[in-house]
Amino acid sequence: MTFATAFGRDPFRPHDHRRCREAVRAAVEADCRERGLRLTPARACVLDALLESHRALTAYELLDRLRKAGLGQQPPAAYRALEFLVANGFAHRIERLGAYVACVHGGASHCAAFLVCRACRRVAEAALDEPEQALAAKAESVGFQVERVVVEAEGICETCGRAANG
Amino acid sequence: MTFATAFGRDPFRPHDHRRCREAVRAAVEADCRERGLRLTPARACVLDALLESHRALTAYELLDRLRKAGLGQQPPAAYRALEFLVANGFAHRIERLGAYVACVHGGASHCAAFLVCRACRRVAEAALDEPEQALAAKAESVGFQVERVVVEAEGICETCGRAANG
DNA sequence: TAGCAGGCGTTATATTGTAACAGATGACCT
DNA sequence: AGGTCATCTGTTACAATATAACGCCTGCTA
Ligand SMILES: [Zn+2]
Ligand SMILES: [Zn+2]
Ligand SMILES: [Zn+2]
Ligand SMILES: [Zn+2]
Repeated sequence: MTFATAFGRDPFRPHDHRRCREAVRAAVEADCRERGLRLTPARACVLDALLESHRALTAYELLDRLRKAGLGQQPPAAYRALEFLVANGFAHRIERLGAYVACVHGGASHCAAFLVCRACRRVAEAALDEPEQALAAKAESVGFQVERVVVEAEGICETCGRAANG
Repeated sequence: MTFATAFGRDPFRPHDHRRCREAVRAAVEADCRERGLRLTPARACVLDALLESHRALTAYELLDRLRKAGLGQQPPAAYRALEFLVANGFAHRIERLGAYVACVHGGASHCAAFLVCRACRRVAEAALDEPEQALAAKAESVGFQVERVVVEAEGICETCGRAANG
């Protein structure tokens, strides 16, 4: 398990984010073609907004983007695009923030752990294997059927820590 | 790690919940005396409401209790009581639900994992040790300072599963 | 051409949570 | 006793997040 972008960069440190953006965007387009999903203008606009940085954005921040692009005016426009992106594994909802990030792992839906900086709201994502399994095993031994696991570590990223401590 | 009440009962199955309630309530009272905390009528009312079952209750459901008890009329009354209970480790917020449960482990603040039934909203809590540590270790190797870890497994409890599947 | 499903526009409303200020209470000191 | 301070509470007003419901349009297909 590592907290990194699709290319092994630490999303909390400066990096060539254009590569993140373009790689994920291309992977999503390919996946949609393959699976017969429609990446409509509104959905693409929301995805692009999420891909501008590793910051989590709220539905209303995304709605602003839709408005500016002339692709939607009301909350349901944003929530519908998000529903599509989350359902298909292209974005994740950060429960702790009530906000959304693009998935850097592309493709099928999966279980992830997040580091969430409470100062800058940037998010790092790690694919999750064993924590989920240990939990699910314990749970199912009690008859509980696990459908989804949320793992979010809230704290302070290195950049914000430096800024605060001088 | 086990998902159980303070007495080893599975909170998703029928059990003598009066023992849960009374034991936790007594533990909280003792802890408040020890630490010089004030379990005021409004705070006790909210705690008692949470202790009526293992279901997560929203702030507004708790506000109803305060209203019926004549201990508060407006949202801040509920949120203030919850802030006290959560800050002192007597209750937990379930991020996935925007709702609150009483802590069955009593005492000092700690990190927990939850099983959350999306049908009945009952919640089981397990004290968390190694998952938190693996995550925190990885995170801190990247310079990320973890302050709090949220682990919530959403799914269907045995009782609700039986009800659905016949 | 008729029907159907998916996507979207729009209105209205529900749900969850806070900011800000003022009044009350009780502990503690002089 | 009177002053002072911190904490707790009451109240108004509002912010932020999310959904229900209805109807239109478009593209596909039977
Ligand atoms: Zn990047
Ligand atoms: Zn940061
Ligand atoms: Zn119980
Ligand atoms: Zn259940």
